[in-house]
Amino acid sequence: MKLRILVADDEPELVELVEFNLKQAGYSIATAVDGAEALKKARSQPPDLILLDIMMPEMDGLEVCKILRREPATAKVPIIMLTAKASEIDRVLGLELGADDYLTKPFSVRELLLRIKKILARSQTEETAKDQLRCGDLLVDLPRHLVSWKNKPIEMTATEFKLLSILMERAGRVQSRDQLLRDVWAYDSLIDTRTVDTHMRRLREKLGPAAKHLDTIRGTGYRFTE
Amino acid sequence: MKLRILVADDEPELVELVEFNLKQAGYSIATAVDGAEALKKARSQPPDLILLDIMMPEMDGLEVCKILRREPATAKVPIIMLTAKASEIDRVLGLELGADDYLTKPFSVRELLLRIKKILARSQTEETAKDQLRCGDLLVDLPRHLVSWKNKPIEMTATEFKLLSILMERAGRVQSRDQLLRDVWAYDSLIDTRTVDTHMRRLREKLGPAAKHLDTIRGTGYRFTE
DNA sequence: ACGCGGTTGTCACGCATTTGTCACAGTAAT
DNA sequence: ATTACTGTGACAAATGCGTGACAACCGCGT
Repeated sequence: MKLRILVADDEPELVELVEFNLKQAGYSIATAVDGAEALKKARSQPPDLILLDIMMPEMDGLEVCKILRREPATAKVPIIMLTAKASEIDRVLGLELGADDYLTKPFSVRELLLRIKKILARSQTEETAKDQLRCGDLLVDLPRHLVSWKNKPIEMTATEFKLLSILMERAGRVQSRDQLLRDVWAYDSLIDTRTVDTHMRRLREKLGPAAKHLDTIRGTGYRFTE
Repeated sequence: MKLRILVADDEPELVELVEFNLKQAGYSIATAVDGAEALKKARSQPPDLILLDIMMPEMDGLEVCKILRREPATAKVPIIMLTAKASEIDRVLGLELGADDYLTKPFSVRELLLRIKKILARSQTEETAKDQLRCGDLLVDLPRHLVSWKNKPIEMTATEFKLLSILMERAGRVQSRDQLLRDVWAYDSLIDTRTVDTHMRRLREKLGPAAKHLDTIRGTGYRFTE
């Protein structure tokens, strides 16, 4: 299966050049001409890698990068930043943004391909770790939407699945009911916080013995522990 | 049909030896005495595999390799590099060149044949596996636009065929309705997401017993499972 | 151009499951 | 013991999906 790359830059000539060469190299390409579009496309169908120009209309690359990193669906997609000014590099690679690599314009196509290959090779090997959450005998496969305990599958509803995923992703850290409502129910604060309790109960019932990982932190929230 | 191999080396004795043995082994052989000739012959009629000496007059093997990789017609032809110096191996196998294998001179004919066989076998199976999707008794032939179950053909409309192909390509992973709309209907977001349901139904009707592979993941999407 | 058969998108209905809420029981902390 | 918080059972509302019917659409041969 082809690896998908999103190219976001406001210079059509550069996009076209890059697109042509990457397609040549066997990748599947999507493009965006500004930050907003890049964000939208990355969200709707997270690619395997993103080439992100810093200077763009609507929303600049730094902002897009930050947002993508913040959202679980795109948090782990590698990002290569493109910049004209060498002075911006520090900020790009800083922890606050978490871009994986950078290229200063103008860059050679050959170099671009090398970097892409390197980064994709890395994330490919990490792939299994990327979309599978494991803890002892408990396994959550996100793309397959499967939960299993000692290799025996456990049926889950959509919300239960999401709830468990979020808790496991943030394993060890306590999640308040409000936080869970925001992350699992997506911005619908109009729901009673006690509803979380009910779903935790159902989750515990279904998990059976594996429910031992679900801790209640009285007065604070819930936590997944190893 | 015989598989064609291009042998490029500037040592006539070695070329003759290799040519003799490969013909013996049932391959069809073309030869070149320098890089320029190798490039020309590879371009005019891409062989199934190329043996490429690194040290050659006119143009060295590394350069030829790079150029061949860059051009779509020859980008996927496997290349085995021949080198006298072990120190050159790193560069050869590095990502920048993308050679498939290498041999250090002097090499035994037996070893050469083994490597050729291995690489050709790999590219052969990749080829056939590429345009056919199989799962148990269910077979989808992409270029022939044919679906069959236990060797009995099943009639499919264009959209049904695409839908099934996409699902099988991403077998195991859940596809949301939005995702399917994008991939099957090619970016027509103006279509109702529930339309996917109808097509899944029609697909299931036509597949009959084979429809057991099509899972509905409530609140998430659909999935093809083995 | 025309009409035809098959294909495709939409809608409304009904069912089963999921989901949110509430009251009450249970439990830990002060 | 009291208080504050969480677990539990039951229930009604909401949601999501399969289904059948239908109209718009398209390709295609005449």
